Amino acid sequence: MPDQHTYNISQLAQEFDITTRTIRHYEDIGLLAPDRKGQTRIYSSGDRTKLKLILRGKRLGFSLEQSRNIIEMYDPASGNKEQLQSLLQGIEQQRQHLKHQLEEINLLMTDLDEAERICREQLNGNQP
Amino acid sequence: MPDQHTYNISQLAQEFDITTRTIRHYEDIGLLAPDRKGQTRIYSSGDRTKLKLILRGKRLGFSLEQSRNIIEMYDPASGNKEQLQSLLQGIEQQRQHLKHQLEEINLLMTDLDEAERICREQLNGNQP
DNA sequence: AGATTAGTTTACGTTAACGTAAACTTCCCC
DNA sequence: GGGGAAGTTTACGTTAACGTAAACTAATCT
Repeated sequence: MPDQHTYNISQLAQEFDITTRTIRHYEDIGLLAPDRKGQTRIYSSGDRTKLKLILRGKRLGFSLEQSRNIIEMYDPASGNKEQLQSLLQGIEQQRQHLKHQLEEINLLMTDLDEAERICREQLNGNQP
Repeated sequence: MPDQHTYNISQLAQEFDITTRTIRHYEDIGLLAPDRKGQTRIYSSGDRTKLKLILRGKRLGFSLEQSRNIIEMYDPASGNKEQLQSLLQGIEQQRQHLKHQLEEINLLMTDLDEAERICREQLNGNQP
């Protein structure tokens, strides 16, 4: 049972705190392809999910081209065996990338702990 | 006992797989300030650490301006009480940001699991 | 001495990801 | 039926983060 809910462009812009220009830009480069009623864009909940993935990617430092790959993974997608195999590869690559990011975050967290420790030492006038 | 080891620009470029132009750019905008011998740049291990932080930040999607903050935290830094307090605030903000990123990564991981499951289903012809 | 090689400065060029403005259509309200 | 409000297209502008090229210098090799 497909989700029938739809959105117009300003609703999505509000929800995700971006401009309509940004959403149209994602369409310009082929990341979104909403339906049209006349010339007005109608977004499905699938479009909304894609948009959410794009923005999630952005917050993790992904380019829009990288997000394109992520979206392709999300897509239920038709696929012959080879396409599906290469998709599995892509998924695994993404996973590795994310694992790497997890490590980097942990390293930065450690640095922050260090920084805070030193900072508090200075505030306390170097008491144990 | 300070680390006396030094580096020239191409050594750092090699180690981190970036161009010398990139390193000089970071100096242009005030993220690095290596010593000079004549007009040749000499990088300390502190400079190297800063560079590493910048690049780590980049891989996590931080702008160079955000990296500037991170570097300031790393700096042993002089500081009166107010500066130290605001530094502690900055550290806490960073921590929150990183925590948020951790959540996003976990969400994306889940999406990848989903994608892989669907993908394998298709490959197996929908067997349980 | 002449020629590489690695460093430098200066400055214009490029790409991604939108911002911004103009000129237009549709729909709705009073 | 005039005038917002929200949608649209088209197109030029902007910012961050470097790339690229030219023209120079200093040290090193042969």
